[in-house]
Amino acid sequence: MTFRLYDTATREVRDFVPLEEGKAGLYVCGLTVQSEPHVGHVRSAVNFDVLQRWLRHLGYDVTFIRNVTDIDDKILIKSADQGLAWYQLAYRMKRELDQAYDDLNVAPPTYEPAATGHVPEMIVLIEELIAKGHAYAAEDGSGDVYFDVRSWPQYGELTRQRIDDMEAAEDADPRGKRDPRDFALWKGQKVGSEPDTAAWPSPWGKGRPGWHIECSAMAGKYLGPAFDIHGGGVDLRFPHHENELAQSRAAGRPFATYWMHNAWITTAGEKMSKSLGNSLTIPAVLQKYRGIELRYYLVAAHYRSHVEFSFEALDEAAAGFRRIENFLDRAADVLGGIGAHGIACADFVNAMDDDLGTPAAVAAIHEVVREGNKLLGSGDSPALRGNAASVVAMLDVLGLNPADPAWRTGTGGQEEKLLATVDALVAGVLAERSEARAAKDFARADALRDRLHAAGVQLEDTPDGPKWSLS
RNA sequence: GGUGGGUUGGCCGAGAGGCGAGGCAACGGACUGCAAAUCCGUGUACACGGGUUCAAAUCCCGUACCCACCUCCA
Repeated sequence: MTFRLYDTATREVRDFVPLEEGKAGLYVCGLTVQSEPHVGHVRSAVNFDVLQRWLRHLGYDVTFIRNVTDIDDKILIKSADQGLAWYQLAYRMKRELDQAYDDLNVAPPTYEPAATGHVPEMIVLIEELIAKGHAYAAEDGSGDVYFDVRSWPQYGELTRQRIDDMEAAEDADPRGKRDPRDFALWKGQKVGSEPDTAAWPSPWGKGRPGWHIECSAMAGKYLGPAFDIHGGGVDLRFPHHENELAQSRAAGRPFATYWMHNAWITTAGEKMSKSLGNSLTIPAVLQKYRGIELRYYLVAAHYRSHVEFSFEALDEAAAGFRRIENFLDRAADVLGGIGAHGIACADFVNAMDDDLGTPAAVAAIHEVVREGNKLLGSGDSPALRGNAASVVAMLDVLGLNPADPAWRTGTGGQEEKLLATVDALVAGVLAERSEARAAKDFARADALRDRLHAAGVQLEDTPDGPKWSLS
C-alpha cells in the first residue's frame, strides 16, 4: 500500500507521488518568534515531525525546511513594549522555541532559514512579479510593494474563494493599494516609528519584507520552484498560503504539490491565542508532565482533528503511555535489553500510510503491547524479543521511544547518580520487607511498603522479586 | 455575506455502508499473603428529524448547536 495524504487543495486523500522518485521536499511554516511557545505551536511541530519521520521510514530522502519569521509587526510592537531591541526579543523567543522542540523530541529539520537572512531572495522574487505585471510599487510614496490580486485570475484557488466574496479588510486604510485585497510584498520603513535596524535597502527604498513573500522565497531557495509538500496550521490556509501560492505561481513557479494543514488545540473552547495567559506555555506544562507524555497526548489525536486541551485528558494520555513504557521496562529486564531492528506491525503501517493515522497507529502499538505482556507471562523469550523490538520501532517512528537519547534531560549524569543512590536505599528496605514476608509478618511488610509509597516509590512483587519505580 | 470543519459511550479519541479501534476510568474473574502490575471478561455510544438501502454512526435532505478563516495567529 502506498502512502496517502489529505491534500487541502483538492480536499481528498491522495496517493503521495513525489516529483522525484525516492525524494521528498517538505516546507513547513514555522513560528513568528514573538512570544513563548505554547502547546498549540508545538502540536504543529510534532505533527510535521511525525510526517518527516514516516517519510524517512518509508525510505524517502527527505529535505525538510521549516522557517522562522524573525521580523514582523508584532515583534516590533512587543519588543518596543518590553524595552528590547526587536532582534533581541526574536532571538530570545527563538531560543525558547528551540528548547521546546528539544523537550518534545522534535527532530531538527534539514535547515531552518530565518526571514531576515533571505531579503535578497525576496527582492528578486518581487522584481520578477513586478516585471510580469503582478505587483506594483505603491503610488503613495510609502515604499510599499503590493501583489495585484486582480492580475492573477486563479487567486483564491487554494481555499476556493472568489475575490469578490471576500470581506474587505476593515482597517479602511487602503494606503496605496489598487484593491483592498492586495497584500504587501514589501513594507516601506515608517521612519520615526520603526527602528532603523528593522529596515533593509531595496529598489523601493528601505523597508522590510511582507510575511507571505518570505516563505515563497525560502521555499524556492532550498527546495526549488516545485516541491512536494507544504504544511502549516489551518489558520495559515488563508491568507498566508493562498498568497504564497499566488505569488509563486504568478512568478512562474509551480510550487507545492500537496498542502497539509493541522487543526487547532483550543482551551475551554477558545483558540490558544498568544494573548492567553502563560499556563499553557511549554515550560509551564513540562513542570508537571514529561515531554514524552505531552508528545504522546498530541500524537494520539489525528493531526486534522480539533483537540480540546485539558489536563484531565493529558493525565489519561500519560497513564496510557506509561502502560507502554512499563511493558518495555519489564521486557528489557527479562531480555537484558531490547534490540534495535524491530519491524512495525501491519496495522501500524497501514494506519500511518493512511494520511498519518496516528490514533490507529497508537492502537496498534497497544495491541502489540498486550501480546507482549502475555509473552512475559508465558516466558516465551524469543517471541518477546521480536515483539518488544517491534514496539520500540513503532514508537521511534512517532518520536516516542523512551530510550531515545533525545529524551535525556542533560543533567550531567546527576539523575543517574540519584537513581543509583535511591536504588541502594530502597534495596535495604526491600530486604527488610522480604525478611518480614518470609516470616509471615505481613503487618510489618505492609508498613514498609506504605513507607516507600509515601516517599513516592511504587512496589511490584514479581516472580523475580520485588521491583520499584517512581509513582 | 463567502469558505471550510465539527457534534461518537463516564472521559479522551478512532472509524466513514454490514464483524463494538485503542486508551483512561469503573465493575467482575484469574494471579498475589494482601497489594501493584498483568491477563481474561463486562458497555449495544454515534446531536435531532426524515429518507435511501436487505443493512446507516457512516450516504441523501432538513434542523439545531459549536468552531475556524476572510490580508501578517501553528
